[in-house]
Amino acid sequence: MTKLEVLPDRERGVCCTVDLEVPASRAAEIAEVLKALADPTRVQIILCLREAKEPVCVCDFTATFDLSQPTISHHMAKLREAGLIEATKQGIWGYYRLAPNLPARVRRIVEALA
Amino acid sequence: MTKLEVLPDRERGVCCTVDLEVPASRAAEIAEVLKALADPTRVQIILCLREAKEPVCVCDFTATFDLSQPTISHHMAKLREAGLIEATKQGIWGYYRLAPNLPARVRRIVEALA
DNA sequence: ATGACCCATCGATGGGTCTCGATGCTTTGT
DNA sequence: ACAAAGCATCGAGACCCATCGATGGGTCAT
Repeated sequence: MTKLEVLPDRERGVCCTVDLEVPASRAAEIAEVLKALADPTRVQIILCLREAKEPVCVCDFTATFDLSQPTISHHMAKLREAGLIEATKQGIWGYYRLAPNLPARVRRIVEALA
Repeated sequence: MTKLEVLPDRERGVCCTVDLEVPASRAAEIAEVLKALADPTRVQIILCLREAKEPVCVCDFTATFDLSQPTISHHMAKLREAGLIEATKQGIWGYYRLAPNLPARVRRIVEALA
């Protein structure tokens, strides 16, 4: 006896109708943003930049968190590579600000954290 | 010459005033939720459950995604341990739904993904 | 030019994550 | 009682991540 003959209503995938709300490609994009944000230090950084009216110097983050300078630089790079923040340089200082033209979907995620 | 005498305005942490918007403990909580969501498959699952009016059977997710049954179970456990979804059993089937009483902050994050 | 500072990058390390096959438990129908 | 189905858990393998010390490039004051 095959499975279908004996248990027609117990075959895999017929319990409910699963409607995927977003295609896999977009889900991957969303997941990339979430991965960039899924760290306690980066959450604090992004929320700080969200409130800041002026770009914030990296040295202040290095002084604020109990982490080494390379680690802070690593977190900044993660957020930068995800397109969430932008860097500028003035003399020896590096400044970061929230990316001004974030896609609406990404901005909604950032706003939801506050 | 000490650093302060020569370069009073270049000491670490005096470029800007960094105001941390959330304490470390809350940032860690937010990061935990984001980690649970920071996977393409789990993004699709959570958005599917967000739209579903009825709990969705695990077997349908197993049939929908190109992943093994243990992997789907692993993703469900991740979302469950983060408090994002709840499980019920009816006979041999397992059903999941979005947790009904999500904290407002967590719910805002989920809504922001759609 | 030299020294001091800021910051990014590199290399290494310990811990976490995704995925799978194998296994075991529970429930159901015979 | 037995076989089959759904699902969780376990163990393993490959991969990714957070963190650090060390290093190097760039900028400024002397």
